Amino acid sequence: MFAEVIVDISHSEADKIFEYSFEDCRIVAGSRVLVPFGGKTIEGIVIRTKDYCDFDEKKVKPIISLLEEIPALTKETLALADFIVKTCYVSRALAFRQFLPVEMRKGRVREQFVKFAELSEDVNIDDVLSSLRKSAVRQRDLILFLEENGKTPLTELNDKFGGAVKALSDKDALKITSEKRLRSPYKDLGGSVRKFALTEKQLFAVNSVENSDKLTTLLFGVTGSGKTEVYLDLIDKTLKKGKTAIMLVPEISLTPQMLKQLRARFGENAAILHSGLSAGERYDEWWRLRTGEAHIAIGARSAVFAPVENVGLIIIDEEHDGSYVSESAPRYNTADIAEFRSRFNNAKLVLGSATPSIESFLKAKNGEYNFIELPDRINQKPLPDIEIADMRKEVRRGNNTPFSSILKDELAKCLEKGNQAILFLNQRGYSKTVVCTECGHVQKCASCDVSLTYHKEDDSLLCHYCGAKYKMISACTECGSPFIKYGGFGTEKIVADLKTLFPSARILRMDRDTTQTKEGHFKILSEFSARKADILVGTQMIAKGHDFPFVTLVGILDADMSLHFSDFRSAERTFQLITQVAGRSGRAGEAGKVVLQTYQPENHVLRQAVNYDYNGFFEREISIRKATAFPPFTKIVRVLVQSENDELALNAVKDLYNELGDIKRERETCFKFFGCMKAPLKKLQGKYRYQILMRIDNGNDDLIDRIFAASNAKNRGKLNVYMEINPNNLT
DNA sequence: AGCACGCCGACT
DNA sequence: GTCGGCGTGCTC
Repeated sequence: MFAEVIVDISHSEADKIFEYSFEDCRIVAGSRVLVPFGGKTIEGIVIRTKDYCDFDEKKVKPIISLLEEIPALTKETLALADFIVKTCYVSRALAFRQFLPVEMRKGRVREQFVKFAELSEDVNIDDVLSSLRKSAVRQRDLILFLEENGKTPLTELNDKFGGAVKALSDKDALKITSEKRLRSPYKDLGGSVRKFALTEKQLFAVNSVENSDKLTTLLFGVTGSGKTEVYLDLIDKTLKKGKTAIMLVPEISLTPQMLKQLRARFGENAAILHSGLSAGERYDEWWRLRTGEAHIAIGARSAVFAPVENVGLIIIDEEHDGSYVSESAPRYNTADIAEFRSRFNNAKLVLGSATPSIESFLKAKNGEYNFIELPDRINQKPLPDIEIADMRKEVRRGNNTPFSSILKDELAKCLEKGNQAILFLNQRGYSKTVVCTECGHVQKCASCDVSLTYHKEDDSLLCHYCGAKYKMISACTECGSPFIKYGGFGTEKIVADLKTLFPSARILRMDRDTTQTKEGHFKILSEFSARKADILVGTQMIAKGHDFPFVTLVGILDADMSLHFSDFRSAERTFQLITQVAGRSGRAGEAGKVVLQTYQPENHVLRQAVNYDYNGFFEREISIRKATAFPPFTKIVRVLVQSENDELALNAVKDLYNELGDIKRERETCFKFFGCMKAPLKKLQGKYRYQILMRIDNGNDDLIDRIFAASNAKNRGKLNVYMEINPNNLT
């Protein structure tokens, strides 16, 4: 027999089918195998078996071995890999890697076994007992212990009875067995079953998803409208049909609380998959899903590839969230993968959000998606009142602190009542820039065209783009002046200022710097939940889904910042972020309050966010997108050319621009924009960067295929060329 | 991705 | 004369 194998080498040169021969009948499509390849042994995936050979049979080598008896990949994932290759423009090897836990490759993790001992049935225990010397007290105790307790882990026995275990074992009185031990994450989550009866609206939502003739449903529900209960009920119904479910949340830090609810209701049937687990945990959870021992997969983005068969339901919670788009190759969109799996399995796909993405809402409006609205909060509490603080007025009044007077007053009131507050600022570190007051020189990263951020905690200057760390300067590196000024503020400075403003307040900070350790998020969040702090200061990561019943005040310190990004999604992001952060206020007890600080209080996006006017926002935004020919009406294609050699990159991008120009001239009218320029970040990690930007009407994927081919052909040696579609940020 | 093969500059 | 630089090409 012969096998078509994709070797685990992600390089366009090796991105083709290689053929091997084999005898082992356990090898089937989807099996992982070890094969000889160019003098080395590497891993590969069998995508097809056949009884003939398309290659020169004399040159075909045999498969060395089968890695797992159960094929790691299913028919579905084999098809999905093709889909990823086509839509994400990556090698097959890279597509396949998405389906496997990283540590399964090159065999870094295996199953873990634990040894147990019990009394052997082959020997008469009484004989053994009587043959023992009087002094052998511990052996006697051990026998009595095993008679009473039965099978016990060997390690436990060794601790209790020491050498007696070996002594008895030598007499063949013990039966030692080895059992697979599952490393299960979040063992101590606790949680109890609290199953509420669904409200009429929730029940309607569940039925609508189930009975709709459309596979995809957009569930549009404000924060606190009880979407989770709808999800749980849908999962329940899916399991009862004997099918599996995938539940996706936007961030790793949100998985424990969702897992807690799933475990409470479905027990060990839920398995969790995300990069924060230990290698062993992830491996075991993956296999529990693969073998069908667990039927619910929960996790962040990558869990959309969960190895479950017979999928009946996929849920993407907070579907608008940016984390659902992969930032490294393959740059897949989770919803696209989910849609593929939904179509493949005829499974329901539910997209839930309080602020749906423009794309999804448009599809719902056009009737492509089933649409359900949950407009009311479950506890009937009104959404928190959002007050705008005009920071221009504050500056005119001479207030140069990061806090408006309204926010200061509200903070004081909040603390006095013993409530909790959250302050949001999307900038970590102490100050965004370090500037010389004499010559105006800004400290920059040596390998990126970016200003450095001062981190007071370790007195260093950090590049937030490449991670480089420099010692803090005592004098300007340009003119030697010792007068250095900090520009802009980050979370570290907010905490410092709060400490002087409210000396007795207990403050927690949550950003990438304070959540480095394993389960770092979890620790800070549970501390804050347990009211061990009064104020939580943090970046993006505190905005998402966390439920803090005692928070009555939320401060958004720089509401405009995200508006200034040169990105077609910046308005959308700002609206989503404000709504999201505001939702953290007033979840249970008294009504919440939100203070939104801005330098442009008249901005329409902010005004619509303040009024929770999603529909108004959508109508305005979609008409802008249409008028300016931006997605979802076009596709943005960006080709990035990078090299450590500036001239090489520049010449390459010019050549490519000319080549692509020929393609463009063939179908001139499809191109709404076509330009070549320096990338906004013209140097990053030591590489000079240029880009070609295009906006192309929908339905011209053949053009995009050709643009990719032309770009990819230049991608070799010291040149790095890659194409992105609708990039998340234009750095 | 690796590793071999192959053609031009500074060394014992 | 050679050692070794990394450009190009192949791996079933």
